[in-house]
Amino acid sequence: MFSVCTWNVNSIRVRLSHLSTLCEKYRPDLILLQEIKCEENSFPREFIEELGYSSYIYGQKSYNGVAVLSKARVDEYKCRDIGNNLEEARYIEVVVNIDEVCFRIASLYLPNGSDVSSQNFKSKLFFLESLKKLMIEAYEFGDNYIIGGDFNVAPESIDVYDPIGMDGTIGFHESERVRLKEIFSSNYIDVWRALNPSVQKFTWWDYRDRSSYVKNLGMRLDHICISDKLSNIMHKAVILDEFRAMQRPSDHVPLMCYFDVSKL
DNA sequence: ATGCCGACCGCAGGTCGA
Repeated sequence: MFSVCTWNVNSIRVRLSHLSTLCEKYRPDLILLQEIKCEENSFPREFIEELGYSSYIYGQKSYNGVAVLSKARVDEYKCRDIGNNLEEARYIEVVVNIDEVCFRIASLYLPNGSDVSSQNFKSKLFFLESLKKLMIEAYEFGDNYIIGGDFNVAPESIDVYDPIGMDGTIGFHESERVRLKEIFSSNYIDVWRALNPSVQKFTWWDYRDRSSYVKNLGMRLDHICISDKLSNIMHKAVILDEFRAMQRPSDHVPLMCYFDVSKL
């Protein structure tokens, strides 16, 4: 059994104590981080080494930034620029060998899109289309592909607290939902939803409304997606919403999926 | 309520997130 956790930390340097808690309590084999908000030279690599993980980083000052932390040996890693968001650090992938099986595992931070009437929203849609192409290529190449991250899109009505009121707003606009669901239907599986059909759970709650978390006014924006060739290895998926109730939390919580390689 | 909070940079308050 191995586990993959994805988490938009909203600054790695202010979330180190929470990261320690995650590592000590849940021991994920791989951690996919988004919004680390620092360059590689200010990334807390030694701190993370002491937790038992090697770090692979696509850093950026102030904004964005993604990383993969791994307990398993990483054979190679690659940073990519997707869509027309060039020089924004939003995608990194590693190749790891788990129980003699090779996996390609990516951490993704998809643009939020600002406002549906903005150019940023058009870029977000183009990013989703470019990502779909990349994932179809990976599928056709036969990779054991796992991609996790902050997709900044809630796919279905059950994935937001007010589907009627939020219809057409950022993160829940028909254009982005259609494109995300095209990815899921291109031989990929939204692991949490596949294992928890008809359960309503969120991974993000707005900072700007102090009561959003206690009233559970959230969205499910963070996803772990796998090639359908891997469907047999899905074991369990949990959203660790306790992390939103801690002191000085990220606005996102970790999503953790467990995979059983022996079922492959 | 084009705001609420939190992080960024950098030293005040603008910018961004979703």
